[in-house]
Amino acid sequence: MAGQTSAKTLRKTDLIPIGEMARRTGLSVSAIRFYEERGLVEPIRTSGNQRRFLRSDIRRLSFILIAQQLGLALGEIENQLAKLPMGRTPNARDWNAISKSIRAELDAKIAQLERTRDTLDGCIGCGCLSLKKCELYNRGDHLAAKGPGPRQVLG
Amino acid sequence: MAGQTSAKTLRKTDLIPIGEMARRTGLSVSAIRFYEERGLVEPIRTSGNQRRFLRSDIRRLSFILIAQQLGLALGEIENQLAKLPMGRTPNARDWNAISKSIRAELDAKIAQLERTRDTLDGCIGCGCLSLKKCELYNRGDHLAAKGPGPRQVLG
DNA sequence: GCTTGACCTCAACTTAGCTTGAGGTTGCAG
DNA sequence: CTGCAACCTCAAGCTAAGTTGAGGTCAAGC
Repeated sequence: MAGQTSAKTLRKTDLIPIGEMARRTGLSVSAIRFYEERGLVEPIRTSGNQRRFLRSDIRRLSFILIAQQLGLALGEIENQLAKLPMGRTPNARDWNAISKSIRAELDAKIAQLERTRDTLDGCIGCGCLSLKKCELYNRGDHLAAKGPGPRQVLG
Repeated sequence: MAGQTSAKTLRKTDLIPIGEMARRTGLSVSAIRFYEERGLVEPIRTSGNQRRFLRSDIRRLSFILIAQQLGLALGEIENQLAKLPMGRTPNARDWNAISKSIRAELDAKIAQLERTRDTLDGCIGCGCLSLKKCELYNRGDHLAAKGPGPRQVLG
């Protein structure tokens, strides 16, 4: 059992330096270091203090990139990744759960933008171009009595 | 003609100090000063160097607030406002033109999010949960040959 | 004519998400 | 065993969109 090339043994090709990680994920080296600082990955170190990443970290980092493209903030991504085990390639169940939660956020953002667009449309189309009754446009005047409450103009 | 209270004469009630502007627009005093720095409004000054805004500036500032709620960056708003004359209340034609351009930006953002959502849906629903062929998820590996080009994972 | 709240400037700080640079070390190929 | 690309840390800088604070001035009511 000891010293055998078991499934768990680390081979040298499984320890990936940061430059190769950058190439394989499309992230910059500095971004990867930054993510480590944020606790999103935890590479091991060589005796000379250089980072070595596991193959599963490619997935973690790719996930970060994808989730950002999906519009999630790093903080949210941090929460999602917290559900995944370090050093293990996340499985279908993990991904499925996360996807659902991302999908919900996307839906919410789309709905918000659509509401906004409808408000704008109402304003353009409703005759308010007189600039006398346009809700959107005249809100400033109506605010006069309400004190300086910050930004709750729309929705 | 001289000294008469003509339509162009400034009355004292037409010169609004910054605090009242804040109250009437819902912006903070510091934000209004900041917008002046950015060139979005150009208040006149009293002999004692205090700002005095014109009534038309209420519209300009309200517009900023609204456009931000609509998701425009200050830079974009700056561009829109550059089309409006300083010191004149923007008219229906102005507003109409700007609204259309905002509407287009909203549409684009919504479309982008919808594309993103569809990609995600495709990924969840298409059997890619095997994690072997999921385009979204495995992109990192495929990137291996392409050099460290920054963030163009999704569309 | 004084008090006091509103106003002024300027500099520094904030959050997010990194990048850039200086100055120094590692590790692998030849 | 040497050369040099790739790596390291730490500090500072960047953009956006302001906020906060210090220290000082203005203006309007009593």
